[in-house]
Amino acid sequence: MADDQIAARRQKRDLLREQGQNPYPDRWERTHALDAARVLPEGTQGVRVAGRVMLRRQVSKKLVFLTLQDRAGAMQVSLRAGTLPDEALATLLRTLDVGDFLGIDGAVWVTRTGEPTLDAKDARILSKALRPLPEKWAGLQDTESCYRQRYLDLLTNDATRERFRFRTRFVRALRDRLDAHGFEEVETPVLQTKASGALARPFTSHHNALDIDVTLRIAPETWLKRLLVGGYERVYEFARCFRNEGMDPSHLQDFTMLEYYVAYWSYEENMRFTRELLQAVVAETRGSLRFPCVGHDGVTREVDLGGEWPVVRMTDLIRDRAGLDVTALRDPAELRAWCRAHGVHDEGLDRMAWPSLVDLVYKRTVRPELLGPLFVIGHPIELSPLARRNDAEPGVTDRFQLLVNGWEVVNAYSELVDPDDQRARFEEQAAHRAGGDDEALETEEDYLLCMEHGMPPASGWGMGIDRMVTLLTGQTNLRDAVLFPLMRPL
RNA sequence: GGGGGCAUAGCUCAGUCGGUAGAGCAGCUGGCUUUUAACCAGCGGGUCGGGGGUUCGAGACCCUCUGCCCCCA
Repeated sequence: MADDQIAARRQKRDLLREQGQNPYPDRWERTHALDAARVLPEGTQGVRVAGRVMLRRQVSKKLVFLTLQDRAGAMQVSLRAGTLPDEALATLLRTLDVGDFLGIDGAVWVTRTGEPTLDAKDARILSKALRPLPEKWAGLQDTESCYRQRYLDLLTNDATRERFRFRTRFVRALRDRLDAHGFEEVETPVLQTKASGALARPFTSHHNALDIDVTLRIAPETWLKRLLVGGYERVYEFARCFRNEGMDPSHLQDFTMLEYYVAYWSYEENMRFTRELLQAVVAETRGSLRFPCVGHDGVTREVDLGGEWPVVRMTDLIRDRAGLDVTALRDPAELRAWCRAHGVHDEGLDRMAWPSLVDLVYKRTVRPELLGPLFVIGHPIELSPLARRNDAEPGVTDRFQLLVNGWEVVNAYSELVDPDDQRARFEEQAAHRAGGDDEALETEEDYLLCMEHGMPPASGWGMGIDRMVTLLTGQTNLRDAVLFPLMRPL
């Protein structure tokens, strides 16, 4: 039983105490990380390292090799009679387990097999682990355990460690590049009285001190645009957002979106910047603009972010890929009939107006097939209540989405800054809401008030960080890009 | 909401036709001063996810519940 192993380790901990050693001392002074210690010249003295014992090879009572691991790397350590005082060696032999944190003070030598090794003159257990680690070769494999006990996944699976390091680098590179372009990073509220900025169902809670109901934000959009009114010209936020909707490999309820807004830009300038930004950041963090992605059909294809990215109208995509000219099928009933005939089903099909039907057809039949990178433009205005109306074609918005491997990773547009048009759009949304669509936007009087004071022409942008990281690390589930995904309690 | 798959020792996994529960790692005991997943000898460790059923007999077959993964809505 596990209890046997835990009991054995507790006994070893107690033995340490009996020997006058604290199994949980308060500090250990290090001179080197393990990767640095590993390349020191043979004979270097006074090298102090610390790490977790990952492997133990006990050759005899007089010689033990350990593999120590820290954040940066790993190194072999030797505990030898003759170097380590006899009493210290004896105590370690009786109390040290794989999984314990160990501090070493020693000298570098190279073994017969050429392995750089730190020979311990002093070795202290820095934290006694009471439970065994997962199997040393295979690591933690069970999907559920990897999510519930990510620390063990990180500890035993190099790929997991590297994936989350990539996420950190990716976020940092985005931040650095935006900063270099004169953007200012801000933070806006997560708790708000009305969910806004996207068509989505929010989480709700109650604010006790004010005794009001609040929602968790579904997007930071209207807050960041208020800042444009307040004089900011280039602003961004890494925003944790929450949408109380269905969970699947490409949708989490708690996710991270990067949004930015730039005054005086149109969506077309934004599109150019998007490509330059992502090409630079991906090249920097991943080394290559080409990477494999597993499609919705399970087939692996190579995505290439290099060069120009095609710009295609949504209606053209539907015409070319689904063989349906929606612009010639303006009657919702006819469009619904087409959907039924082509296996496109949805609970709300009968209530959907033309724009929603177009969106449904696009999402079901076209989008999963788009390898990308590809900019999709020409979204119906009814689906974009915060986006600027196209001057030449009032039925569509100045909007683009970036598609990669069938996933929408960026959504952007020229911002709607005309307060009267914005009010009309809110009213249209209110009608949808009255008709039972609880994803429709709520009218935000405060936002209208703000806009009436004058909002500059601008273009904004939102990117799913989790989605990009998932794609760039060859994963197929957003949970593999999130350290601690929400799990149902056991 | 519907369908499919998975759940066996702390971990990684076998378990054939329904007939006494298996291996490796980890643990314990012993050996070995140059190992690299160290090795050698021995020992201990199981409510086979929970519950119910069929059967002389269930890890396996049936029902149900729980958790996880995937597909569809």
